[in-house]
Amino acid sequence: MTRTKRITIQQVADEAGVSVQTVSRVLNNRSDVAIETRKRINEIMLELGYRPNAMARSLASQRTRTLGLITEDFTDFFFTQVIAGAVNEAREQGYLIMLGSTERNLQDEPEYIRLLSERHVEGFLFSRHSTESESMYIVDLIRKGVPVVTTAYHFLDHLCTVVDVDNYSGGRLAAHYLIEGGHKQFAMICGPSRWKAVNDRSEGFNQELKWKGIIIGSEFVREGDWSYVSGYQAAKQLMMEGKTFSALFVHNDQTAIGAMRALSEAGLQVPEDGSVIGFDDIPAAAYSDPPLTTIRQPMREVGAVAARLLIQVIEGGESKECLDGEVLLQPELVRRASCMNHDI
Amino acid sequence: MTRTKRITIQQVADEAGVSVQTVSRVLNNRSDVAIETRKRINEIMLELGYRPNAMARSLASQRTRTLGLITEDFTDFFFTQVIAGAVNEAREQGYLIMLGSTERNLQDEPEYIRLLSERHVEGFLFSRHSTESESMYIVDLIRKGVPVVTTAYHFLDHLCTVVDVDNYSGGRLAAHYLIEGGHKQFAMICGPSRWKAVNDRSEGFNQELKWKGIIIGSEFVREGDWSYVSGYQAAKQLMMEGKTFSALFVHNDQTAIGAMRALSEAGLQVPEDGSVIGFDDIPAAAYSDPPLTTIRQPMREVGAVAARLLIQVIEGGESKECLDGEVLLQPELVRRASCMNHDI
DNA sequence: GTGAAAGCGCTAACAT
DNA sequence: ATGTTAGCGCTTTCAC
Repeated sequence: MTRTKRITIQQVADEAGVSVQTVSRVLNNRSDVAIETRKRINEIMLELGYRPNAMARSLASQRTRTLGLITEDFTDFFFTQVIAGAVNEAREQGYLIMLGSTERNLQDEPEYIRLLSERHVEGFLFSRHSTESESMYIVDLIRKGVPVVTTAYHFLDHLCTVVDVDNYSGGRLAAHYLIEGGHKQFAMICGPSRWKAVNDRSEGFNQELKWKGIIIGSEFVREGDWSYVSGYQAAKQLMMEGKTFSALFVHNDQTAIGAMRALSEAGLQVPEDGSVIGFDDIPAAAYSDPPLTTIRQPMREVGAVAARLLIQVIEGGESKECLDGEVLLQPELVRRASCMNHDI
Repeated sequence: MTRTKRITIQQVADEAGVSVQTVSRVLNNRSDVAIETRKRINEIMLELGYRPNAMARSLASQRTRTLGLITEDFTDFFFTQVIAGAVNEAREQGYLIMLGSTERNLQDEPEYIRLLSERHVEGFLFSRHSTESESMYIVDLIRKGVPVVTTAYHFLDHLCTVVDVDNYSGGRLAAHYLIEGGHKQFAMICGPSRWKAVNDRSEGFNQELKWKGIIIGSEFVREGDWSYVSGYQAAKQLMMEGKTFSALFVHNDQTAIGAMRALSEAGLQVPEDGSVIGFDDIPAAAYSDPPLTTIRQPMREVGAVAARLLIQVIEGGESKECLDGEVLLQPELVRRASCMNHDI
């Protein structure tokens, strides 16, 4: 590799006939530099093509303007969008993101934390779901006073800021829309019950129905595993057992598409014979057959807000209301063809 | 933020009663340290919870073990998988990746290059498609001798290593499978013609047919824009114009699913009345109706190989055969239900 | 408004 | 096998 010698602050200083210090002041936009000196130095920097060395700056200033983001799964649309949102937001605030992933093995987590810590990232973003037990590595980090924000990963004792979608509200949204559509008989296929998101979605859905005096029996509720196949099977089973319903709420789109498939194979038309509403708004939801009505999760927004809060903590030193807070972003109903409105 | 004072190499040295240098040697796994001394130092490091400061090391050694990866679009499954592959591979080789994105605006490219350069990434990975004109910023980088590898982004004069899927071979694979299935009448919906990948896929497809004495007229070829809708429309048009075909090759899955929709709306059964084969193997391909037979692109592998080559260039200083090479990874046929084999 | 001195935590090059 | 001496390129602190 050609190791082209870069221009240093010293050379700029020499060229400008000032001290290194003055150049540094210009670099950091300090006010105490004569406007004329500043101008001259800026010109020389441009002329020489000077590029500050971030490592040297970091070493002296103890700031890296770099964030560590550790994600759980690149295959999941949710996570990739969170990353996208975080990268863009960080960039706008002058930060860069170093990426880690624990998708192969959760054991990679401490290793990535170590690697990123050594590189002195100023804070950590953990993008994962609330399912397995709490990571002691993350807890350690927080205890040490390292700024940490998670997305969708809740700690029991609100140890750190978490940004998430308001799943309860999403469940209510789904129920509300279906009730509005004139439906009376409901069924639900949820995700694995150990997920917090699943409980929240169910609770919201049930609560909204309850307010209308509707209670769905547990025989109308099935548990899937987020997969297409599990939706297909759950719907099939529901039909085999003769459970009739006019509206089906499914906890994610992939599963919902599987369920629609089962309905259509059974000779039922969606939405005429049964409305289906999903959750997520993955790309495929727009071109399933029929296109899926769903509760859209603002995933990029989640990533962006997480990055923003993290930076706030880093720079503010403390931001009371958000340090141990929970920020819930509102999901949104996306109307497509898979739901029938009986009142229209 | 609590700025906990970290243990430095000096403290370890003091504790061990040796010089800083010796500790540094242990840190860098140099051979010239007494096995006993090494052991003692390692113990003390552990005891003290010593973590080397990567910035200081970088400043002194001129090495950051960090790569810059600039991607074009986080919404595209292809790119996210490339990132996943690159991150994992880099990690295995002891490198970390800093992420940039030009998805909002291509003008962000020079800015990210600047930011990453300042942080002294040792090489750049550009993940994007070959469509718009060549980026002068990337060319500049290469000219300066900075290690650069791209995925799917080809320079006319082979300026740098590019890792891509063998699209020509993918086209042939599709044709071969359809011919094998006994098909005689073919149609194709391709992507935008300015894309290199599109030309390669078409060429491979046509060539394979030609070898069997088959030539498809241009009236059986439509151009889509990768979208679901464009596939739907193209297929619809094909049928309206009375073009009959028993096998349809579509340049990506999303478009293929749109085309299948059009066929089914026209009362045609896939695959009985017409086989459809896509390209990509996006998640939705597995649960389209019917599940889509497709040419799978090894996207993670592309990312991994790109990272590996980049690191090779960085560390080797030169690796003749790959410095300006083109590495083509073989796609793979994924058989699902959307294709009919007439010979069985 | 500007400069000099010191040092951030480490490695390189040379000594011993 | 280990220590000494110089930096890496910048910022900080304090002096003028």
